[in-house]
Amino acid sequence: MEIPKTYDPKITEDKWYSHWLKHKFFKSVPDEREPYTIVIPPPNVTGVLHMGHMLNNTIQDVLIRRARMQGKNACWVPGTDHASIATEAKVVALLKEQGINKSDLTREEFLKHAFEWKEKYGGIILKQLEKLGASCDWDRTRFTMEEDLSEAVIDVFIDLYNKGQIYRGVRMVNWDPQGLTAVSDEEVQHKEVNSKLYYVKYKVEGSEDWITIATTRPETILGDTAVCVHPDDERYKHLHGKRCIVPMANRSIPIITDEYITMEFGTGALKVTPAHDINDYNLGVKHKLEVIDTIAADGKMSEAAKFYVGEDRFTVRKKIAKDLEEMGQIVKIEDIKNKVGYSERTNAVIEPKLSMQWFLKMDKISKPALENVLNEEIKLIPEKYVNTYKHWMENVHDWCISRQLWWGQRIPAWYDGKGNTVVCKTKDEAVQKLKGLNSEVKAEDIRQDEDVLDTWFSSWLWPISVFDGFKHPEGKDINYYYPTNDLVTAPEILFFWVARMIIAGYEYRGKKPFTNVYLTGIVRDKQGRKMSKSLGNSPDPIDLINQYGADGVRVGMLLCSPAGNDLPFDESMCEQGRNFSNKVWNAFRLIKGWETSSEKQSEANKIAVKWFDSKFNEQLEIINDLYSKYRMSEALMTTYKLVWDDFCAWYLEMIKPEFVDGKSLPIDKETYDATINFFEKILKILHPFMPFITEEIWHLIKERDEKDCIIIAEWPESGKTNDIVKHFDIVMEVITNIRNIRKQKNISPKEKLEVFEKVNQGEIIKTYDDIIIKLCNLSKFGYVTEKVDGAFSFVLKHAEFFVPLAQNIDIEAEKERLTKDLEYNKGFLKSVQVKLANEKFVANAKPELLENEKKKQADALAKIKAIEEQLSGLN
RNA sequence: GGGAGCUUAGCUCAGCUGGUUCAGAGCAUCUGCCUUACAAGCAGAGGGUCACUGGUUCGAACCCAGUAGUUCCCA
Repeated sequence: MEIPKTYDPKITEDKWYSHWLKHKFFKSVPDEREPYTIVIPPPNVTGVLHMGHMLNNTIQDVLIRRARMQGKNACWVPGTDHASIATEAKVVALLKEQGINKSDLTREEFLKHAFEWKEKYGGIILKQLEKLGASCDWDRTRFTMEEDLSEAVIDVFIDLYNKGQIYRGVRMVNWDPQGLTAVSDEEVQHKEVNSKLYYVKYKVEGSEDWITIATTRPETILGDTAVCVHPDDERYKHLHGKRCIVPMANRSIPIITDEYITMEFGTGALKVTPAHDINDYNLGVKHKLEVIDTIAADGKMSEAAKFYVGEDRFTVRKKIAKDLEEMGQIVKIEDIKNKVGYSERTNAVIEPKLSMQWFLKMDKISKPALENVLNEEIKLIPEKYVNTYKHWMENVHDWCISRQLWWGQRIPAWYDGKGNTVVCKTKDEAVQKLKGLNSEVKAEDIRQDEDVLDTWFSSWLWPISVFDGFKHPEGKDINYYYPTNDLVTAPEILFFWVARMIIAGYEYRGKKPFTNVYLTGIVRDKQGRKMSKSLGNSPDPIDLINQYGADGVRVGMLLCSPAGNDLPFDESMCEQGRNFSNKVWNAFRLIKGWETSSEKQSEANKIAVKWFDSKFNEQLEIINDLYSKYRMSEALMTTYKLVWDDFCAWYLEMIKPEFVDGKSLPIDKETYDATINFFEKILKILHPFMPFITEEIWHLIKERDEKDCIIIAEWPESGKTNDIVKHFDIVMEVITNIRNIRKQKNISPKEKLEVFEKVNQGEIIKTYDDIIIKLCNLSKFGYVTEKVDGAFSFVLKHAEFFVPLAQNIDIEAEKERLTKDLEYNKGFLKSVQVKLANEKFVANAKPELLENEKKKQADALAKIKAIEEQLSGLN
């Protein structure tokens, strides 16, 4: 059989993915085993896979696959989110392309289009997840707007309303004038921009005096209902209690005082526009100011503005500045930087706006969510996010849950047009209830609230609703899988989503929704910019998979992304991953090519097997520990080194049969079997990271039943380690030293060398000689009692090694090298002796430490003696 | 403006409760090798005043204070 020199992912990935599906290895149903559950952070139904998903889902898959191998009932629930504002925006844009305006459609017509669109493009992202190997239980795929989940959302709304946790009121909200909807605080991104600060003077009523205010938003002047100064501000004390005139609008407004004012900013006088700024709004409430709403929902000036009606607020900003200037009321204009809020979804500048919205009270309901993170009932990984979380939860505001959209769960509130409101599931119910309040009401006059609920108001129920925990609170699934184990998500949505799931978990199950929250970093480009569609700096993960293989990309991403750290993405990482796949592939090729003989196992092979067995156990323990701490990239790196360095570079080189007459000699059966066993173990620990290549080799290395797959193989047990690992560290050092001499003296690796060892202390251990001979290509490894003249040498521990060479030794160079070594060791000795001479050290240090220092002293003395001897031999 | 975090090799990061001459890993770099598993490889090597300043200590990358730079969160 001819095995290709390089691993080709293309011919294995689809094959094994469908094989796994065919045998339902991803499927999970409740049984006797311990469950291990992850619910996917549902991506937007219309989204496409980006690098963030790639990282996120790779981590989830690694966790799930390992748990599955550990014999747990692993269940990874996939699904998508209806993402109301993002999806609706996309559908609106698409319809526009087809010449259809949303405003010309009825709600039903629009939703029909939206569902068609969702059917057509929705779920592409789930197909893409298959490419990277995600082992989700696809039979459990859920969608936040499917019937059952929507029903849960509505029920929760009604329940919270009945509990008095939900209210409707006029509040200042973040208004997206493009999406024509309110958005939550978390959906507003603040960016620093260059703006202008306009100094405008207002005439003080009944005097020739002026008061100058500073504002970045002169277009809101038309809505001013006060000017505010700090009560202690000496500059304005004479104006307390007076009134002034709003320029252009010619309205008289009071000059009020409040300690909220920053005297240092601008002129220390603030124009107050309660309708268009949250702080002004609060001032307005406090001082009972009039509210004049001059900007309409679409961001254009309203009738109430009286001037510039129907023109966009940004156009008006320029116009009014010019007009005020002409009126002589602009004192000056400065350039400043300030922060402006943008809508995360549409990127429009957010307009603070007063409107009627639904809110969820957060103060009480969020308490358990804070407590249980602080007491580590729920762990955030890395821990540093606990601070941020705490800060947010302690200052949480009521959650504006209504959105002026159609795509989403419609708010189950009904109005009779006479000021009566009821909240219930169906219109029939509403009619009944409203009749009780108003016997005159006719069914046709009753209308349902036009708004839908915030998307997060459905996704906060996700860990419960995917297991039908609302429909069947005592169902088998919910009781078995909930609480889930790990949640893997981006820190950006810690508050949007994670915190709210925790809130809902305690409110509706009385239990946490998950135990560990693994927060991944943000994938950035080389320049450190966030990957985004608009910048076009994000590679298509599917392209990467085609180029490097899914395993390669998985390894590449995980190698350098510790939890919570941003990941500056570089394709070369995937290259490293691909190279690693190839390394594993070639180890397989080597082993697969061997023929076995009935010959007895050599001592050298016996040692090699014993060593690797021990080494594997030692490293596996470390790997398991790293997993338990969610240090995924370190677990991978440790695995990587175990495979590449210990297994390939050392172990295989030790046992590799010689090549004679163009043919490899056979290997003894015992060593061969041990090697296959090692290789299988290695494939197992690689499997969570590299599912495809390991499955492929698993089936090639041995005849197996098609159901005997590595995906369900048992995670290896870490057995005992023995002393051989420690001895071997020295053997390796000897080998490296000999290779180094060879390299420095420019001797071809093919030329055989002789090496002699002079043991100065302790017994002579010849066990490893054959291995040294093999790995250094020696003709002889001998022992001497006297030093060998005219040879290159080095000192390790209590032994000296000599490499006699035909070529002349550069005595001066050798002297220099040895002298350097001597100096180093003398320095070392001195540092140890200083420590030991320090009474306070001897008094305070732990006994083990002291012992160790004494041992170091003895070792250093021995080594110095040996080097000095060698040096004297050179003269 | 308020809060949190970060700063260790060219890059990405380890470095647990201060104690091996503690300064480490991978990648990248350099040198020599196409040695029949792998050049996507092998064998070697060189890289760092642990941001800066001061303090605590017998001893500091690690603890404390301040400074600078940087990131994030909140307003």
